[in-house]
Amino acid sequence: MNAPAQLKEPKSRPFASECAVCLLFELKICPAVSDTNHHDCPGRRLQPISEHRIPARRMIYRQRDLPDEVPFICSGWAASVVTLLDGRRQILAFLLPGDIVSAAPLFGVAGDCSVEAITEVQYRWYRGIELRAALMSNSALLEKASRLLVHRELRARQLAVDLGRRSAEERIARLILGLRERLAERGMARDHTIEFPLRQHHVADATGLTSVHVSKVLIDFRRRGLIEVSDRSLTILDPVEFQRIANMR
Amino acid sequence: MNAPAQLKEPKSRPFASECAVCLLFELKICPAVSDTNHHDCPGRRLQPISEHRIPARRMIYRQRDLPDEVPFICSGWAASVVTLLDGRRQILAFLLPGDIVSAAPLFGVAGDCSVEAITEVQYRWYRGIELRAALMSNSALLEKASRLLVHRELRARQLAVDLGRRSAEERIARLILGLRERLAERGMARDHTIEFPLRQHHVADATGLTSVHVSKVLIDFRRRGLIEVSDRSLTILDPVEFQRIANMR
DNA sequence: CGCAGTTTTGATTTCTGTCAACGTCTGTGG
DNA sequence: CCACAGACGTTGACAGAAATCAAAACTGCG
Repeated sequence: MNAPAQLKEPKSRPFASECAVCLLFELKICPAVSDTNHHDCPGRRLQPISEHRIPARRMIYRQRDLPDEVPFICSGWAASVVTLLDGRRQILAFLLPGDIVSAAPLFGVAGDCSVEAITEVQYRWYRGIELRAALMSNSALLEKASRLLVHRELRARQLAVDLGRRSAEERIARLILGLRERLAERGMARDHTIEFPLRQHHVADATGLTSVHVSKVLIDFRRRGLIEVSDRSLTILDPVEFQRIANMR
Repeated sequence: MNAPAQLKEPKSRPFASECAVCLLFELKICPAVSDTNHHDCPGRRLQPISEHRIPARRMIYRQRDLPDEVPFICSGWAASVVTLLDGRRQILAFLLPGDIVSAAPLFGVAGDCSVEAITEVQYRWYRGIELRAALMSNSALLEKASRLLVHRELRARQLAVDLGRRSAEERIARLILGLRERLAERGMARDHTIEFPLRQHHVADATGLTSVHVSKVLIDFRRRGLIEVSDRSLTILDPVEFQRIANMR
């Protein structure tokens, strides 16, 4: 809906729109970081239905919206979140640039979680059927897509283990380390500092805690010299100890 | 390894071996419940590598075992469980007859959880590559497999929401209702009573609680006339109220 | 400047875990 | 047939982690 021109300005984020056009970043078809043979990518034929740019804290879509279209993050951070009747919220995943929001609509499955922007977000809608057709047409793509699905399941399971069996400290440390890893995959992390646009209530919703308690744990992390947070960026000061906290107890 | 003859005896369980041979029950290729056109099933060509029968409480395989072979439950209940270094355990799913244990080896992904028998279990190993090849060869199968993968992810996410944001009562009630639903899909539930071979520590490991606390909650459920457990079977006495507890608060 | 959204703080409560003991049940083997 | 061991379930006293509540301080932004 927005003019494509609007999407052109890079806004100081690394690679954004290009990789999304090129089918799926997560499928690693287009190695978006290194812009090599970008134009051979089979996904390039796919045209998005529409393009949007929305400010932070806005909803990209709601639980039970449009079953057949697939939103795709071009730049910014978003979260896919489930909200219970009484307002309790659980964030199931943070969506980074290049992430497909949900695989469910691709196969006509309900999905049932909403997506909210954390920072300003650029995203595009694709038609599920077209995406699926593109996948099915190419067996290498398909292979990667399946692997991607399996990985998504594994990440969801890992989250379940964390929520079921780990302490607040462990959960928060693991969240941070997990984000760092994912950002590093995208070339968005320098050594031990990462962009960190999350509010404490995001951390709380992702770890199954309250923001009050998240605050206390983070303060304690800082007091112990483990991490440092300033100006929407986070650096891990004591990687060894932090890793230790994250893995066990 | 066991003689196939051993698998023949039905052991008073509904449909067991046949549906497993016939590729994947979960793929719904063979409507195993109603034995219609059983022999047209494209999976019938697949031969298992080996067949086993093991008693309750034994391990089917360990975290980090055989990456390329896929175990497949023919009869009995099993659980896929993650164990942390210090012994904390989280059950990620209960595996019912016809369940593929993990999709991960199908695509060469690690997987990283073990599988334990809850009741006596019959299972078969299949070669991951063959299964995958069979899937890829048939686009209808493939379609269903993908849908299955998506569903698995959704169930894992649902579990994460439960563990992150719901009380002990809710979690336990939801576990029971979830099992009833899955059993019903397989024709293994009459109205409101189901086979329930789980020990309280299984419930605990699946809900992220301790078995002591599970005991207390279950006692309370019984005291309130919500459920009744006897002789490895469970009946929901007050479905309406039980549902209410499970869904919200 | 003022306001809305955050973060921090401290007091208090609630839920769930921990520990330890005991009773039951089942299957096993003498 | 009995004794025994191991797994399981129940109980109660207590501890600890995290939630809840409420208020205050901070931040950024229009």
